[in-house]
Amino acid sequence: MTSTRQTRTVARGSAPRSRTQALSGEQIVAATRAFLDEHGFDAFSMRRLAEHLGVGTMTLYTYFRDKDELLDAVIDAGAAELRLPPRKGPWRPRLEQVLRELRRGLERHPDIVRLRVTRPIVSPGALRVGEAGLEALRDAGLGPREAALAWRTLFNFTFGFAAFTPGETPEPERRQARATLLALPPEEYPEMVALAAEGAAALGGEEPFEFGLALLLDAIGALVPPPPR
Amino acid sequence: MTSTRQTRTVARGSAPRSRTQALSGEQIVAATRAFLDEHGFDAFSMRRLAEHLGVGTMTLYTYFRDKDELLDAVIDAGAAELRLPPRKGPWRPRLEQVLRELRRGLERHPDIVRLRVTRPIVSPGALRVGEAGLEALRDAGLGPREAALAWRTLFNFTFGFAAFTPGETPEPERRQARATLLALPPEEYPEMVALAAEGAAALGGEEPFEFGLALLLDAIGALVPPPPR
DNA sequence: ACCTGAACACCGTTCAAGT
DNA sequence: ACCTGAACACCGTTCAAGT
Repeated sequence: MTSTRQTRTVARGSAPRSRTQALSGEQIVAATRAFLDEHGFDAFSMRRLAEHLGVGTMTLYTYFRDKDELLDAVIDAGAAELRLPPRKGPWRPRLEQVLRELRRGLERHPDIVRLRVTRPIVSPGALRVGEAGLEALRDAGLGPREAALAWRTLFNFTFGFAAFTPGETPEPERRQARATLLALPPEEYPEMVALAAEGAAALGGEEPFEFGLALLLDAIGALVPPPPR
Repeated sequence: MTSTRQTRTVARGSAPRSRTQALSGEQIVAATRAFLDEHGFDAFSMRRLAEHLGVGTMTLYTYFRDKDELLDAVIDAGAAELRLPPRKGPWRPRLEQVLRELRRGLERHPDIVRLRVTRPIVSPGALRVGEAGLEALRDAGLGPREAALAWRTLFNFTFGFAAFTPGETPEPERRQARATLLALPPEEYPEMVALAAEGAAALGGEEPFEFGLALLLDAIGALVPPPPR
């Protein structure tokens, strides 16, 4: 966090940097995260980031091969900050913590989720999350293969949630969507219309995520073999 | 499908179009889908599509306000093609069909999933999918609120799966990822390393999706109140 | 090694103009 | 209404050059 504040300063003004070393990869990553938080992904570009940092665009390429590599580093930095549980204690609260933290991290940069979707993420920071999840599942008593399958299910659910839940839909769009649903022919879309009528489709906040998480953990609990005794 | 073939012809060559009407929105949508299937999302641009169609770039803007509107139409067309079950019969196989179809549709255009993630999708074609899913859940005996929550869980899982499962990772990258995992310090990443060692992380094909789907449907089945008698 | 401006090969979209 | 080329305000990245 010190590094974040430092870079914020660099990013904001035209403070004279030390003559020995103008920049560092970490500073660029921190500035990128600050930029994304402030202006959103659509506003982000290498040129704008460089301007923000008060350096020439091509300077960034001294530290990162290309834009993708920079974004990978941003993701890794975000993942490294998640507070993961140690390998002890009952599996279920541990798994809950891992997935809530993962979701929290993803929600901080929802725009990034959108783009970094295709390539596999194998940076050390990101792998910590998978490790913590797998450990909890193994400690629950699942075999390696079952644990891997269960982790992918949990991971995809959480990622899907972060990516496809419109976090802060502006009110006008929300009204519009609701009006669209209510205007549907009820013969063809009976359940959609019924849902819209009672406003249940607009369920927000933590509840939908927690509902799905509990559903999955219940199901995983049912897979666990009873303790031998 | 007739319209698809028609448009393919237009898209491919420089066949002289009728003088009365050069193009239609449907033709543009079909050409976009063909283009995406053939060249992928990264290669797609309004300019290239226009070139492909043999028209000026700005002609496309007669039919669609902007690129987003065109992509929305592409998604709607894809959703409209899914084969959804009628509202009869036992809920579980119906739900399985809805979600398998949804996944199939998303996998046809994996690149699109990536981009169209933020805005809510409320086109008629897309709503059919939600309607079919909700109907099955309601018929299973869930209340409207529970059904809505369960649907979102299933939907996010499936979307997450389509978006974050590297479908056809090229072999060299796959090897690379595996090597990275195996090179991790086993004290810090014991489960990751163990998984990589037995190749379980690379599980592909239908199994991971089916595993998660079964897990979720089991859990939903457990929510269903026993039939009153 | 670190930093740079100019140039290249692109974008989506606005505009003014044509039929 | 449908179609268009030119122009505008951008991109990411290569290159050749500077320190």
